[in-house]
Amino acid sequence: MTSDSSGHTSDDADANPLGPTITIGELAARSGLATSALRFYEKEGLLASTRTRGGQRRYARSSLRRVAFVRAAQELGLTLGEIREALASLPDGRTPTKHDWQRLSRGFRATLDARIMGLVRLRDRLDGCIGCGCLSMKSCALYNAGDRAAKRGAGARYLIGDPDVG
Amino acid sequence: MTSDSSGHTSDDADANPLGPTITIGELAARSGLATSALRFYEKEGLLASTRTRGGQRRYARSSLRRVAFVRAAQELGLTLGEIREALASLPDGRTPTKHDWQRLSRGFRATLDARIMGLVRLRDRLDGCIGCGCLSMKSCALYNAGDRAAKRGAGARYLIGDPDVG
DNA sequence: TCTTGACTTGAAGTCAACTTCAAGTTGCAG
DNA sequence: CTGCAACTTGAAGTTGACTTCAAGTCAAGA
Repeated sequence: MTSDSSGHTSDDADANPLGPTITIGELAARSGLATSALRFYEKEGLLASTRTRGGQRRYARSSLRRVAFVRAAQELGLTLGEIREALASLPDGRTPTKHDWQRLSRGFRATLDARIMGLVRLRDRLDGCIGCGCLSMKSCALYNAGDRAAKRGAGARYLIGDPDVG
Repeated sequence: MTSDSSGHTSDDADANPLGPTITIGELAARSGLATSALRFYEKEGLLASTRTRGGQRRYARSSLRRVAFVRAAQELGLTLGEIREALASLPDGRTPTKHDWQRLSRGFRATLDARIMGLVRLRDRLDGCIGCGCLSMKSCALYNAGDRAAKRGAGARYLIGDPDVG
């Protein structure tokens, strides 16, 4: 995300083609993350910065949005690797536009929907569970926790296979 | 990942006041967890077992439910420490009853509800975001990601503070 | 009894996502 | 120009949740 075509001038202080920039400390304060986390994200390829002549990082203001996306996606349970992949759909050489973010948001929303639906299903099953005392129901909330077992191994593993178990 | 096939339910070695028991291998197969994970849970106080004369673990069938609860709670984002605390409300000396599990389920459901509501709120904000292009909205989905920032530090941190940022 | 797969232990290793540290440099206010 | 907070780096440490390993023991079918 470097180099904008429009040569924004600048006096010495902000001699940056991206326009006004912020320091890592300010980005940290505004995003609620530690500076160490931001440096870590940079090392991991989630975030980019330009440097001053002295070597200090300077971030475009759009980095705030980027960081915000990372945090929101993490809340959803995505790993940094997955988030990096998602962010890869943003343009590399220019500041992301409205449409770039819209595209990303839509994909994000799909993941969100899936996550919500999973939890709602779990809740529904738990409801049945409470109703029946959870001890003899074939469709107990805990009967088949699905997702993780599925990810981990073979087909449907049953977490609780025996009715009237105690 | 999971060690191989059927551990046997022990038949005869069941001079056990808790009734029929299963081996760690069987518990693993049925729960979708590795035996190492089950041993780890035991070390962490989340799970208990009796032992055969030879020192092998034997689990009551109710352990299946317990393990299932652990997994479901983890899905929700609880740490093992928090889960251990929740499980502490189950009786120590006897097999949990229907009512024991009902009580636990209700608390669990509250957490589930909270989590779902949080995600739904995030989704709503994201909707607004997509509608407006996410570039000048004060109530952008990413504008204030709330939870984590709140946990981490002072009051409301704004993740994206500047409209028309890019 | 023999065999073989399942089991035992404690210690060490792994992975993600950071944080902490040490020692030195930069940049801005005064 | 000085002072000092904020910045730089790479390496090592931390936490949570396990997994892997080595070296041996147990249990159940033939």
